Amino acid sequence: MDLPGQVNCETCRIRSCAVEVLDQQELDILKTNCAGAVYARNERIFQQGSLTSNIAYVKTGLVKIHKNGPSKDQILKLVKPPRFIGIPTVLGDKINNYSATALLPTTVCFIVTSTFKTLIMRNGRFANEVINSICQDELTFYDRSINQMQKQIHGRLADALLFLADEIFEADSFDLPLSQSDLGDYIHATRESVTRTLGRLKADGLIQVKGKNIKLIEKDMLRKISKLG
Amino acid sequence: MDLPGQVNCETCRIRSCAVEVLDQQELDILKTNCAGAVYARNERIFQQGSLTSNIAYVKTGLVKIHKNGPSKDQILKLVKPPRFIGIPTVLGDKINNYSATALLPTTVCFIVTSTFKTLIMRNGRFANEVINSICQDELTFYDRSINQMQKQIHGRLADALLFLADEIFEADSFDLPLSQSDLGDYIHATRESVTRTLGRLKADGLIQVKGKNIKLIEKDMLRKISKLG
DNA sequence: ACAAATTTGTGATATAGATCATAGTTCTGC
DNA sequence: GCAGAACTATGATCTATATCACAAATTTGT
Repeated sequence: MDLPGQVNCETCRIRSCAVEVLDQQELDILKTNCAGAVYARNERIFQQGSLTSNIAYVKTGLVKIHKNGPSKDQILKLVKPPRFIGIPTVLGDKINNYSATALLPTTVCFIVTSTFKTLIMRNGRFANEVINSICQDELTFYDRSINQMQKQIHGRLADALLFLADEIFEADSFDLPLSQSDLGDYIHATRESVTRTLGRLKADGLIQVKGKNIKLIEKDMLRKISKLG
Repeated sequence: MDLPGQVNCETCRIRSCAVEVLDQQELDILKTNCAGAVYARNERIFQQGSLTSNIAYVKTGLVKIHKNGPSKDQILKLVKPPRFIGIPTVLGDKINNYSATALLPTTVCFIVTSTFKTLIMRNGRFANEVINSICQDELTFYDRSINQMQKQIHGRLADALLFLADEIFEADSFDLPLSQSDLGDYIHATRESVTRTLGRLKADGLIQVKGKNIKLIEKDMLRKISKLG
């Protein structure tokens, strides 16, 4: 973890919708209670179970949110910047309920929780934007959750590939930022099943695989697979 | 749906933490933009896909939140009052993303969305309480989601029974408020598997079943099953 | 540049739980 | 109080995907 340390929220070009509505005085409060950090691929940003007094704002890169389950670690979601993560720690206990790990080189700003709370209390529009953002996450997670439960592995993998292409990379060809084992934790499948299913999609000509690089060839067909489960 | 209509938030004895922090003027705003309703068992409170301009506050009873998936309806969560439901509709589209149905006779207050937003904007403590509540839900749902994915059916059913006993009814003997088919939608299993698994728990003497009534006999054993999946 | 570690590929086998089929039971409205 | 609907019970079979076991390929540290 590299520390650029002091940041300037006034001139920051990757500000969240929420921060956009702050006034000069509030920006000053934020600026003096905010520190930047840079993470390399596979570096842990925060760890489930550890104490924290910060909320993280992912500015660039890609982050996985993951959590220990009864039998293994599971990737709850992939977070594309810009996005706050760890807001639930505004709650009483201040213990991280899940872990966050960089999947690509990632820049993060940490905001002191009490400052975040102060801004919510002071500025209703800020609070409103924060609520919107959390609610958006909630709905997305409900959808993902139902898809994970009801689709079988082909559909889940197609979902993941389409998500990476459309939402994360905005390109039909990209380098997989996760190992196949991670991908398994994300779509709830074993590593072997991921390998096999990827192989199947490749054999059927729906995707091209060259090392880490994946190219979606037949997106319509992938969408159909995603729909039918 | 029966309509007691006009309610009085000032004297309401089932107020949320959030409403507790409102001042007199704000309570007046709330009161004039709030209507009560009573629902019978299995009555729909709101329907996925329908337009809405209200947020619901469940005062008494029990509610299931459910949503259409690719292959079937799924119960996302059971909501024990007092609790807001449908806050995500504060977002732009104003279309319900999921359905809510009463499982027991249930009383609900509807708050006009714009009023809710006004209160968030005006009163930082209100906003803060709302955020706390949403975050709490989020964390609970993450846990449930991981448990659903990683445990097998005995563990999931044990979870559900312990949840009903400990969280909902606060008693080891209770009448199941869901059919076995619903219970299947809740723990992601078929109705047949629920029947069989309940039968197994009964045969093993961990629970007693008399019609709709369930009595947990060996809670420690159930907890062990829940843990081991 | 090389050894060690991690990641990927693939077959053989096992299994939890779905699906299908058929009945018995308990509600519910008229 | 009866008929039709909804719910519960249980057996037989099927299947998607996990597990296990190994091998090959790729990445990483020194």
